[in-house]
Amino acid sequence: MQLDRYDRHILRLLQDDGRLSNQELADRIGLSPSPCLRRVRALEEAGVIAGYRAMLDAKALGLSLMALIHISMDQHTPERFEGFEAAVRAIPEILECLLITGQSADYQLKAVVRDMDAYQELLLDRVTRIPGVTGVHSSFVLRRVVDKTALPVPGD
Amino acid sequence: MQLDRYDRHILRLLQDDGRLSNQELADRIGLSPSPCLRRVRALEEAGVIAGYRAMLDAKALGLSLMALIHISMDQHTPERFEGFEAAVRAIPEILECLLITGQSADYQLKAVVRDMDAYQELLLDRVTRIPGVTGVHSSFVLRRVVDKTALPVPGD
DNA sequence: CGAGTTTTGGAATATCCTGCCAATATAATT
DNA sequence: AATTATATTGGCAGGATATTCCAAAACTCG
Repeated sequence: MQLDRYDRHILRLLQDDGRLSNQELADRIGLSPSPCLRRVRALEEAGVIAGYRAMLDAKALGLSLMALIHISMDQHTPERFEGFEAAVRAIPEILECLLITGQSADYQLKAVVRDMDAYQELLLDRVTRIPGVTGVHSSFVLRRVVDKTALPVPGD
Repeated sequence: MQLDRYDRHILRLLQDDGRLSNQELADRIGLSPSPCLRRVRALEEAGVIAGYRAMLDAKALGLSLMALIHISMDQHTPERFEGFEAAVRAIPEILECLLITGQSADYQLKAVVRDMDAYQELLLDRVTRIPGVTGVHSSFVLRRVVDKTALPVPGD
């Protein structure tokens, strides 16, 4: 899908405020509401806009501990990976699971929990018990310097 | 701030769809529109809801390469850290910057770029040139198994 | 049990969404 | 350069939605 200047402007604004009204959006990009709405719908249809989310504050919810968990697997077979991934998807505290290269680990998980007790429970009772997990290394997040969801929109 | 069952239900639904209309939201949680809207506003005021974002698809934007960059600093002084953090904030390709413990690195960055050429340019021309950066280690993301923004809402 | 506080539901007004159509702009062709 | 074809826009109208206000209901605490 080819994006023109209007589309890119829409994407930038909606990445910043996903609840902008169509009128406000139309004003800011310099179009009238109807073509503006049509473009937004087209971007949604094309899958460029994948969805809209409310972003919550972890601290306000009492989730003050964020950790990165590096996981090593015993064997690199599809069955092992599928089992691990299914197990990880079922854990709500795990926000991210990346299959990575360039480290000794196979996966990096990002987890958010209340405190160290909860972290210990997560790690020992749930993560390390997933079949195939041999190595685990934890990194704790001291501070979130940058935490954006906004992708750089090409062509500016 | 104390959250009751209605609040938690609101948070769960809005984390999933940030553009739910207030009417629809009210229906689903079993309240009429006015108290529902008042609760949403209160959650926004209290900072529990930090904002609303449109989530874009990186591939659809031609951003097919995601990498994790581990950074080591020469000295752990506040000035060094502040300088680094300001520089990192100014790079739109960097979506996340975490100050971490438990690794040899000090920071972990998450970057999204078009391809390897763009990654090389980012790393060599911009990241490694930030004063104080001594060590850099790249991990490439082969697959994003889980990629949620929804925090687990306590008390279910 | 009763006074005070909080929260809810419904009505009224203002705002916004959204599909339709004519008008305009853009692109292609000869 | 003129003309046709195509795509895109702007405005309007009907319907849906947001938002405020107030009375009624629910809840709390002495």
